[in-house]
Amino acid sequence: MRFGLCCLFKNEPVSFRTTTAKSLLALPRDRQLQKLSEICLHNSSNLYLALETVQRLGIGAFRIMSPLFPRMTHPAVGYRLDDLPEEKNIRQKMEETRIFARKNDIRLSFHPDQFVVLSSPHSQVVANSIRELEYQGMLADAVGADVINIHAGGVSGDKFQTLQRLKDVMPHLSAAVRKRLTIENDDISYTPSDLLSFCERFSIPFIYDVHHHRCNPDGLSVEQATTLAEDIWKDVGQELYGHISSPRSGWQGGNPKPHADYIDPADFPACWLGRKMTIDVEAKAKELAVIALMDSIKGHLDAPVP
DNA sequence: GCATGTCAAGTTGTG
DNA sequence: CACAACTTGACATGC
Repeated sequence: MRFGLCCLFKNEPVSFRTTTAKSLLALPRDRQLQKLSEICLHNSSNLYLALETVQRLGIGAFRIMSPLFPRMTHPAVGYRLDDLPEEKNIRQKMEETRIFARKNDIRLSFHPDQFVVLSSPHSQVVANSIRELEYQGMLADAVGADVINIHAGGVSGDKFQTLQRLKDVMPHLSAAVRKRLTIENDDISYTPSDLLSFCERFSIPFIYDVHHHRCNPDGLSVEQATTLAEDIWKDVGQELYGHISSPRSGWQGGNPKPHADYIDPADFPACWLGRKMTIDVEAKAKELAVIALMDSIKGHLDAPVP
């Protein structure tokens, strides 16, 4: 079992900076690029630091935040790495990150935000989504990430037709994106059973979010969904990937969708124990939650199997 | 200095 | 038709 941290740290001194299009637009182009250059160098240095830190903590995977290079694909202030004064140092940091991750077997992933909707019926939304994915594909190539994980999108009237549109867009993606693209079940629309046969048919690895499955169930058990997902990952020769979180205000009563600070060990699927897989921990206490979960699992594994 | 409002992007559901 | 929710913390601005 390999546990993953998502994007940020709670206590460790690793930080990422960002900026807004609005504040950039108040500057002349050269000062925009100067500012972006500083932020990108800061972020690529801190990405390397993030990997050193997860390695020290015994965490085996890291999700890289989408705005590592902020506003790179923005229509008004977008830029290329070659435009930045610190381009060489930035590229160097990315390369050091790639080498460190490979040497220490740290699995890296990306998870574009909700506005990346490849299946949208609106061509402009699809075009923007492709642009954002190509940006993340470039980053993934540079640092050696093997997963770019998206959701199937909205229903837009008909799930089958929407998935059909998603499939039809795939040939328009570069190989860098296509070979890393995965699809995850969500907590509103697409359940594992909506996606598993689609993913299997087109050899798209399926990321199984057990919390979303519990919020948006489909009749499959956690064990069934895990096994079906694992089959697809085996077909493509990669390690099964899952997500876990716990509801902030419990399963009774309120909305279970918001994430809690920590993972309740009772929410950890028994059928995941000891399985060869990557598990991203989506919890607000960040690395503290990953460490706490790993500790509680260790206790389970040391205990005799019932 | 500290508090508060703002931030590119989509989709769905509610009022 | 308009707007909040999803989710989210760092930045920018204003006091």
